[in-house]
Amino acid sequence: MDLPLAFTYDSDYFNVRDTLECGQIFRYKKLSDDRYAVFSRDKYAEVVTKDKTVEVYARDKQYFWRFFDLDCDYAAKVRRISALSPIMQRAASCGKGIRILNQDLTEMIFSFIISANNNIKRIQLIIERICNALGEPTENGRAFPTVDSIAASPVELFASLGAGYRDKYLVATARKLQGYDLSALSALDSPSARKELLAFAGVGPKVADCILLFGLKRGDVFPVDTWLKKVYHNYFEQGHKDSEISTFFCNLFGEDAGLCQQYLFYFERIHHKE
DNA sequence: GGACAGGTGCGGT
DNA sequence: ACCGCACCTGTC
Repeated sequence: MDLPLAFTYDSDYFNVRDTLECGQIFRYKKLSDDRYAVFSRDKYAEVVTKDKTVEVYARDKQYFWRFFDLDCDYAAKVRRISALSPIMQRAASCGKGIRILNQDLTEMIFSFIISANNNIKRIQLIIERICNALGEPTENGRAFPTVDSIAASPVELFASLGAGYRDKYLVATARKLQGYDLSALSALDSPSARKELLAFAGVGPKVADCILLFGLKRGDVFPVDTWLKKVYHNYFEQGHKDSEISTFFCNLFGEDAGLCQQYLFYFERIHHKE
């Protein structure tokens, strides 16, 4: 590896494995027990954990510093969330190393369209194949494809890459994004941006919330998937319909909703594995 | 073999 | 507005 060491960071509130494996990113690879490769846009980094220090190797230091959200004080967030309730104390303690990544908005839109009714392993495979088929070559693998290249591709290409019935959603959304002003979307408040996103093909409530949280850094949304439904029914009051669970958690957690969702998601999944 | 996997679109009420 | 159902594909 001839990548330069970009920076190091204390591992107390930066657990690389938990951050990458909590469902917010699909373009990463575990290289060994303590080493991960991460792809974003046309950029690449390798991240190594050595005891109390995380080492990030990359050409673009500034990009990955922001990518891993390293200016944010997660210790303060963990303290605040832990004080909410016993279950949140446990969940935050379990997921305190998770950081919400600053990812590319376009990449999040296509990635989470693919994620619908799908599992992580297959999502990763499909995205990797799409990058290899349409992405520009870089020093380390291929970049995420442009909107134009996806829009210009036949639907059958995405079917052949394993996208299944989501194939047409990818092309339809790419065509909609051509001539669409995503910076105007970024300027909207979360409820308005959510409404816009729901008009995209293949984007429903859950995918829209993931795009808001991971692509637009909106902390005030709460994506609800099957795991969070389990969390709701296991640990929180009942009596809400499934379609009301997101609103329930948003009202409960406010600006911290997104991070609470990550903690609870990770908590429930770890619980499930044991 | 059937259910499930980090849901959505559709048609019918 | 609110259900109920079909749906690509891989895996258990």
